[in-house]
Amino acid sequence: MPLPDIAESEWSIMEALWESSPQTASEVTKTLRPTTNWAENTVRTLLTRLVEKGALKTGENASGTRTYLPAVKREACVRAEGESFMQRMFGGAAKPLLVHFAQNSKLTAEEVKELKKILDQNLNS
Amino acid sequence: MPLPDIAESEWSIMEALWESSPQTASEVTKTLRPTTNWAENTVRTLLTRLVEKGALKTGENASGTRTYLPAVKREACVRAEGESFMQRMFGGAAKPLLVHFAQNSKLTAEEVKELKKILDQNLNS
DNA sequence: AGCACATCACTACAATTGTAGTTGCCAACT
DNA sequence: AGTTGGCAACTACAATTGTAGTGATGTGCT
Repeated sequence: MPLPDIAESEWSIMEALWESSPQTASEVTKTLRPTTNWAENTVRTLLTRLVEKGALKTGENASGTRTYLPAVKREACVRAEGESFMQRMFGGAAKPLLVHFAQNSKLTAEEVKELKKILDQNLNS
Repeated sequence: MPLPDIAESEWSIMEALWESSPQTASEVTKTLRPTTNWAENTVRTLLTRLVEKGALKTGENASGTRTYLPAVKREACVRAEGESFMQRMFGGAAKPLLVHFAQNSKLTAEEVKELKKILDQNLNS
């Protein structure tokens, strides 16, 4: 089963649930309210679609209200999206992608140090 | 005028024209045929939409047939898409993005060396 | 003159996405 | 018992995307 295809606003929902789950629909709504200001029905629609897509599962809490929780791992989704992005923008090659972001971002000396270490680890693996 | 929003299949068209322009609709179709196998009308639709979006401009060739050429720079589009991707997947932070791709890609020693150099340049700028 | 072909402009149409509204049901409060 | 409020199910609806088809027009070839 290939990973479900998660649209942009659906990502906000997933992030909320990867961050903390299970949550009921109204909990998710409250969690996202500050950033998105979505109506509760909007959140419910997105939750339902994500369940249909197989990205979320449902359960019940103590009071019998339905809860939602991730059915796929965040890291796997990030990898898949990353692959597809790299494909579209850089023909699938990692180096030009890394060059692009290395050049277009401001990084602290500390971060640069860490990244270099990770690049080295990449080699010995 | 913010950069036009270029959909996935539209990217194929743009790539063809960034690669070589101007081209007529049928030239673009032939250019992409091997990879996409799109009907000429499909290509024409995409070309028209991209012109409406302001991503392409039109001209004429010697025989009076319409030609298409980019109205926006590839690098600018890549930057914009990259920004938005980084936002969605990594909350807008460059380091975790770089970590992710540094860890999930196979790189040659040579590439790692180049990347480290670029990271250093990033700092002195 | 008539036909074949390329080009263009329009139209088509289902799936996905963003963003809700409406209705029905059940349980608790007054 | 009637009303209020949460939850769930279903419906809505325009914009965007993917993928063409149809019809009109011009232009050269026979």
